[in-house]
Amino acid sequence: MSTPTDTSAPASNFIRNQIDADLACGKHTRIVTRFPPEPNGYLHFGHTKSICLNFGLAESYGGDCHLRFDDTNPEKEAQEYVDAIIGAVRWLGFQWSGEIRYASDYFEEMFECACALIRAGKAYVDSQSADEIRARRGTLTQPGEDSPFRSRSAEENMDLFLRMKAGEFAEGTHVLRAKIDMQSPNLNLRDPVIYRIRHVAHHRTGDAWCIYPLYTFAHPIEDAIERVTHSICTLEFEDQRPFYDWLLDALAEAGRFARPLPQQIEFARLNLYQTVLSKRKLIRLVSEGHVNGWDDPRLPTISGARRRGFSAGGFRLFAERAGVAKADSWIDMDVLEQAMRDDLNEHAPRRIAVLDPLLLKITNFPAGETHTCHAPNHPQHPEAGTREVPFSGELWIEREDFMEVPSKGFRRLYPGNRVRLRYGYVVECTGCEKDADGNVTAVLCEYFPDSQSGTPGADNYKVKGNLHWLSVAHAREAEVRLYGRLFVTAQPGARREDDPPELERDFIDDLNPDSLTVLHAQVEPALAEDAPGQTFQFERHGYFIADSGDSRPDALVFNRAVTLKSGIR
RNA sequence: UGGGGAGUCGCCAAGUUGGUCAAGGCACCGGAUUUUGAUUCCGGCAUUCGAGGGUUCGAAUCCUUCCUCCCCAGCCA
Repeated sequence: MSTPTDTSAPASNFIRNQIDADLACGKHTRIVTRFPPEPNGYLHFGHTKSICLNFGLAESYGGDCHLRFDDTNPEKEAQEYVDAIIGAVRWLGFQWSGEIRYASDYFEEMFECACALIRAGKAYVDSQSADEIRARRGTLTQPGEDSPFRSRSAEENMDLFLRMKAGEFAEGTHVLRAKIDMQSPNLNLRDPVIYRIRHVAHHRTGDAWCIYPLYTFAHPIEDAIERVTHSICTLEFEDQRPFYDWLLDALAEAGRFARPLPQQIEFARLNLYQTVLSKRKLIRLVSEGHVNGWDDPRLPTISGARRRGFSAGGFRLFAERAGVAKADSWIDMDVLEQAMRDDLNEHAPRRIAVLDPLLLKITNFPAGETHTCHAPNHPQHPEAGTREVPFSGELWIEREDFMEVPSKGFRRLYPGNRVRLRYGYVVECTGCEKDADGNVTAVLCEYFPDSQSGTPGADNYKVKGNLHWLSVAHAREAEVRLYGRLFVTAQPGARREDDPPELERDFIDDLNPDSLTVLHAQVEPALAEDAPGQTFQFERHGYFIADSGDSRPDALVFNRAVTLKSGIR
């Protein structure tokens, strides 16, 4: 069994074209990419695109992909997040090259780079307040003006920077800035701040530092240290690229890094309808208690997806289908779910579960007898084997599979009609029993002893309907959680014709209160022995994962992954 | 408004040295198989590339004007 793929060769995209060119002209002989999350939250569906891209590129080009934590802002980061991120990347099935890297391991080297910049007259200590710096930065249309501290000598700058590092100054009193051009039309080149004072402990370096580099400055250096060849990031960093190149070039000139230098390439981030992929919003959903933690299956987090039954292969397939480009795009959640269906269809063993049981009595079945039926674990893969399913005179069938008065096109059970009880016998409906209120309490039918599946007689019966069923005496009750989508509409801000007008509405207003349904269903006895965490296809219902989380030891809990394509019409 | 990006089928997305190049996937619509109304399997699905001009024997690919959308004024990443 293999994961379905759309093409045998990876789809061409502008990043691959760039890599091909770099390889062809001899700039590089082996590529190095990296996935550099900041450990300030859990990974979500959006990150899977970047992960599949970076690790996927390294895989297909026979290069390396590093896992690096961009932990330069101690105020927001925590070990809990690095652990969760490592788990998510592993779960997606990727292996990073070498050890896990941390930006914080490079603090000393970054500090030296800053000193080199100061010596070269390309950085200075600014003693303005944050407000003053902002005021002099100018606007989109007006150029900025130089800081009064811009012309300090290299000696003075070095002295001040060393004292910043030594902890002599309070937060906010001084910063180190790159000296570029306050008139630049690109705001990022108007002397960007590259070091700030923060008297807070870092989750890894503790109190060793009280000055921390900013992303702008740190990231290019991290890439250069690791000899990354292609530094792939999202579109919003496009304006940052001139600084990325300016910095590395300056450092290369100072003899700190050898060429060829890493190259930043930007791509459009993933946008999904009907969910929210904003770390800020996800934090609210968790902290305000709208969901049960970061791994709530309704959340678009990787840990949530895992509990919901989504598969790593499904994510990879989705990433392949979604493609990579620079155009902003919005993809419907259906596309992700279809990818999950396609992957799960290939791998998930089939099982029977009756979600809404209705009693079926076979009036001519020998009382007390049990027959054994054999059901394949996967119709397309006989090598997956079969399992035994006990058959008796009292069965559970799906309530929706019986209609006293059939609607047009209904091909299941109704008085006078014959259907096959899948893997078992053909039965003909003879009537039903009702309670005082007229509700159907049982369906009556007769079976044909020579119609058992797998026997020669089976071929004599042609029926249109095929029902799944469970023997009442053998079935096991299980709790089943049906997870719907957390959001009923597309996320606010998404542009699509049928979206409601963008109002001053909180995205929380879009929460779907019916996104979780818990019901008690009947499942195959064999399921009890199956391992938690395994995803099954409940025939005609969709894909479910046996919950490994908070289920009580005496109960089986299944979470819904995705539904099958369509049900009864 | 300054700068940086992007606009190819309902949704993604190839194509960017101009010439049977308008790939492919998803969705959708037919039809065939089918002991899951699932799967699988065949077949269909842009005279057109944001709009208008222009260059050319010939343009999605070159020039030009215009329109729309996204990003940037954190001592966040």
